Amino acid sequence: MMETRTRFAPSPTGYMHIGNLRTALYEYLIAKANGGKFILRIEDTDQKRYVEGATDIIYKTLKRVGMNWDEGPDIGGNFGPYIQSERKAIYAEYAHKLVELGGAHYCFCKQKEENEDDEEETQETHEKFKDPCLNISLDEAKKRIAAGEPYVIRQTINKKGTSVFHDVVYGEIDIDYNELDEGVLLKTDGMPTYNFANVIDDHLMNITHVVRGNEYISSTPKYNLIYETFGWTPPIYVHVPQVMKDAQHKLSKRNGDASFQDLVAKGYLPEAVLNYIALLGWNPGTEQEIFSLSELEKVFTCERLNKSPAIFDITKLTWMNGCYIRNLSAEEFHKTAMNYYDHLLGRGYNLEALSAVLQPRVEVLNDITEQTQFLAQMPEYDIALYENAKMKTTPEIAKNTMKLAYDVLAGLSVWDNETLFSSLKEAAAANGFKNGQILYPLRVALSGLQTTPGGATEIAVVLGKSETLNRINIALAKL
RNA sequence: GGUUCCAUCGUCUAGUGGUCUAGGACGUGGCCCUCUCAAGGCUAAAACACGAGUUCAAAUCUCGUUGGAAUCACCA
Repeated sequence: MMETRTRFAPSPTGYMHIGNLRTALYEYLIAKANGGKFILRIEDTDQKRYVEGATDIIYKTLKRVGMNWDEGPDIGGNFGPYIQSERKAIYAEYAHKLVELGGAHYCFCKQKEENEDDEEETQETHEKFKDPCLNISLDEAKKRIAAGEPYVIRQTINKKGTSVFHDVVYGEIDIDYNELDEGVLLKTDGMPTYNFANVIDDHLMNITHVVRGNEYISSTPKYNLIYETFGWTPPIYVHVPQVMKDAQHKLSKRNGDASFQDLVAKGYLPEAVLNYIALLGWNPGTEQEIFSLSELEKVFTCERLNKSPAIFDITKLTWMNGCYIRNLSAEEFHKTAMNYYDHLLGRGYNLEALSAVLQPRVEVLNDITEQTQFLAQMPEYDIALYENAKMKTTPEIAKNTMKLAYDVLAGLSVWDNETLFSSLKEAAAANGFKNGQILYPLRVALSGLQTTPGGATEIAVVLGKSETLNRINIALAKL
């Protein structure tokens, strides 16, 4: 049986779009699930859109999520080169060959101008382009080319009837040949368009499965026509639905929608992003939702790909990201967070101080100390802080429990977390209070904050006995 | 506008003629737990776009309607 070969063929235009990444993922999974090869090919035939450094972003992103390619521009392979601009001669050769075979023709028409007038445009686009150059004989065309006249090679669509092709996710698709337009295959500058380079490369690189957005469905018959003229076998098509921002708009950088880089910069783990997008348009058929890349390799099948577009929901990604973060060990979390702050954000944090913050709880105290000492200089405790419906705490209760806390703490001679906590807990129980009713107000009294990195008693330990009692007094005065 | 495609809770989805008073997850509300936040547990509300068929039986098949998307570039 033929080896499965898939390819991810992004154009280096600057960022890694989420939809693109998902396509890459599916390509990768198809290859790996079948013990095949995943190929990276850079489609840089449009020099106008080329963005410096974009290729690097592609490399880095793929590596970061663990999708390693078996052949590509940087590592080579038997079917190179893997950058389309370096294959210019190959396309030219095949384009002229296609003309000889009757699948294309030379065209000397002027490039259609950008139409600024929208209303006029709607009128025009309804009319199909009829190429007058179709009437030029091959000999005459060759003479004009030899004379130095600029030209383009256009696909010739002279087939009648209906094209039928099979798509793994959409099934049979019928499109009338009349609907196809005679698009440019080789541009004036000698570069191929996607429509051509794609076919040539996929064939020459022995690609077995082509995964791409479903916006290509309507032009697939054109590609098949080229395969047919050359006598080649078309690949298996896997058209996937779009990733949407909302019901009307697809996700795009233009609208300011997040790219992979943006998400990572916001603190999303690459693993979580990958996991989330895998489930956008695909599901395993079980109730499992958390998947590592290698787990996906084992369970992925094209048959479970969906037909309808999926809306990218950052809320669910956020939840999933939380799952991943919680699964990190203390060391991993620490390392990840350090990397995030230092390398990613480049904020110049004091790594030692930050390190302390990120260590397990007890070691958090250094930082709390700084925080509370700063706050101590302006303890404008708001009485509203003592209200918290969830813990059933009110200013009245707080007043009582703070008195209680003062008495209990004043009587202690040992000042460590365990002692403080158990003493207060006992006192609360003995007086009919819930733990939270004494500890929550205590936190507020000591820190001036509703939420703190450590518990109330941990703060008290840091503050020391006299400062703790002092602050309880201040709080009591306000209550 | 032509053509192609799509249509289950707000969102991602399960569901391939009976097991569907439609299941799960995120989010949302309530309760519980809790030394705050978070996490966790329980619970609630929430969907088959509409209309005709076919069938003993339809979320599932057919047709139509409506709604949405894509495409119609010397962009990919």
